[in-house]
Amino acid sequence: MASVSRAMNGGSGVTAATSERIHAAASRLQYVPHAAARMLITRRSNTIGALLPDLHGEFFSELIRGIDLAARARGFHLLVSSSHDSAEEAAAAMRSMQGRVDGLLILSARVDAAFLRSNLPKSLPVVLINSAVKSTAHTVLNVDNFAGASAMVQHLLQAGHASVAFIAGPQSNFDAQQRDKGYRAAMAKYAPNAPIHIVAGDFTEESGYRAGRELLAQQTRPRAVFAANDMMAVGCLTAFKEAGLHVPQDIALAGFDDIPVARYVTPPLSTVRVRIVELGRIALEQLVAQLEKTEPLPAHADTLGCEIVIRESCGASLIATSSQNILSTSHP
Amino acid sequence: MASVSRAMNGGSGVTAATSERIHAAASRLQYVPHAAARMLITRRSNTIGALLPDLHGEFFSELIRGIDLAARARGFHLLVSSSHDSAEEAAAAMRSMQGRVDGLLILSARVDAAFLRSNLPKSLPVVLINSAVKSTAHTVLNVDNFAGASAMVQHLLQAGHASVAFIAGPQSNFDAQQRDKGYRAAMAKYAPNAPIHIVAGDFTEESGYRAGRELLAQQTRPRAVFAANDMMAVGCLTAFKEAGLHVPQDIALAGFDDIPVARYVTPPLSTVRVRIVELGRIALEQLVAQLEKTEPLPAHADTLGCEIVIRESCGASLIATSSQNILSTSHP
DNA sequence: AACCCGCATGAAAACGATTACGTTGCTGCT
DNA sequence: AGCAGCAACGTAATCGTTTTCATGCGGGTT
Repeated sequence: MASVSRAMNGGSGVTAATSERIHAAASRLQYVPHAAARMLITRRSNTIGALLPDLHGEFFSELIRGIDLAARARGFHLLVSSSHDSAEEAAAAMRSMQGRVDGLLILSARVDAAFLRSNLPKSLPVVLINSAVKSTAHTVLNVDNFAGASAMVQHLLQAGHASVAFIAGPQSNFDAQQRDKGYRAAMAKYAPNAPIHIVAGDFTEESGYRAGRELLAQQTRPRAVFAANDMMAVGCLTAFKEAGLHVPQDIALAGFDDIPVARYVTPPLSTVRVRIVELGRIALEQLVAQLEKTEPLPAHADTLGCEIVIRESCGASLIATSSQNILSTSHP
Repeated sequence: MASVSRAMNGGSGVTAATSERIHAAASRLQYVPHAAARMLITRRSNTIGALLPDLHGEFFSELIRGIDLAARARGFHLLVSSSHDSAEEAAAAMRSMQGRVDGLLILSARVDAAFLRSNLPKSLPVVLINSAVKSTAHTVLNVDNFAGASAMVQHLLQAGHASVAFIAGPQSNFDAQQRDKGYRAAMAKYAPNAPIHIVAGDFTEESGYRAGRELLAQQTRPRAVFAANDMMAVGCLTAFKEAGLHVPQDIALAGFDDIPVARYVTPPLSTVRVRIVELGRIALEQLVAQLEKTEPLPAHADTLGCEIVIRESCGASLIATSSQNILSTSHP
């Protein structure tokens, strides 16, 4: 019956009395509208898809948490497909989500503009998270790795550490690249005479350990070390301890991410925190904003600020948290 | 056209030639079958729902990972709704998933048999994870908290620690109850003359810290402490360090869960590990098994074993891992 | 009193797939 | 040659909702 539909949804064009009768009957019969039939005719699923790589731990759970909370607040369901480690897997997942979702949230290092074009209908709204893609066709939401890294290096220098070395992440990783740039920029600005000192790493604890040993083996030991992520900082810390060095007295150390472990190592690790829940929330809200506009929204590129968290490992006891807020830039 | 459907799906009753033509045309036109239309007529969504409480960190991400991997392997999609902290929220989420999913995976302390009966059609297959529900109507999959806790206490006693105290979890929590029982059982069996010594906790780090102080304030200090989870063990460790005690020389310590932090505290924490990915995988597979049988499968109650992980905090350097496998019991 | 307008309501089409069923055409047997 | 049987394929019904459109009713205006 048509009035039933009207009563259950908008309610416009139905007497209060009939609406009342309908709702009573509906709850008496435990009537639940059939989602598929509704989807078929409305061409909306009220579902958004999240396509994620093979992530472990805190980052994954907090991101999903942010997305999920925001989605529920907006009345959307969340279809998750994670643990993709090849581009083909991700493509297959993308295609199989076709038609089940109204929009897609994608976090994947391997996804680029061409990939999206060939695997998705261009009508499907997409928000890219932490992606190097500079597309005018898709909205992109990044973490301000550059500002975070640069703020931490600035802090280390201003805390009196004359030389700061950097343990880099994987070269192909976008976040790692940005952090590298942040390190170089801060060095150039605040310690133009100090040498740029970079050793390789790949974001694993093991690689951080090797990098720590490599740093100690060189003839001039840096006064402070900034690792491109916390896991490497933890590995590096192990190397320093093995060598009998005291952190931060002999050498200062800082990481990036603020994973939970950072608080529990000895000494507690200074690091750069990303508000992951918020990252997820904002990504979802941008996507929903696109859905609700009929005309395609101009592509946006947003950046979520991060804050430095000073603990003991960097040798500055003051609790200084320089936090940036959301800086937003949009291009046509 | 009917042959299209036949060609795309089973393929029975279609010439190889026509099937070929159809597939060619389909890929040329980038044809993707409309999920909603298929759902409507088939009455299957190929989607399973996961209803989870407000979990943080590793446990959540690994569980989802296990579920997701298994779901993709079986061709199912995964609809997630997490971060529920009240029963009403969970109920609302359950109802809104109605008709979108073929089955439901539920992990929630607050869900009991009556709750399920009143919020879900009894035709919807459900697998309960870590639930106290003893229902003949639903399959339940639990972690063997009892055996894990009991094995750890046994280990502590046999390592020569004459007295073992226990920091309990929240009384309402099913896992906490089982771990408590495991402690008592092992004490009764392996140290019948030692006193049962329990202090309260609520699974938070803070409560572990308080429990640690409380233990030290009492006149007889236990030789070892077993905390019902790792976070409390970490808090307790802080209390011991503050009091100038050395772990494990002065007092031994063990936890439960094997969260990542356990490896990084000093000394590294002995604990009981749960294979969470596997928990998720098995839960999903049980659910799928129910879906694929036409007649309702008899309700199962399965238990996933866990293994004790010996590090330094318990004062036994031997690398003994006593692992139970899956013990399965089914009732009519 | 006649007419018109607005509003509540029901009838029917549409969405895009699956599937039961009917039709066609071919093969092979008598 | 005629007929039975079978395989391939198309027609049409179906799923449950939304939405458009027509209908009928009541009230207000002239």
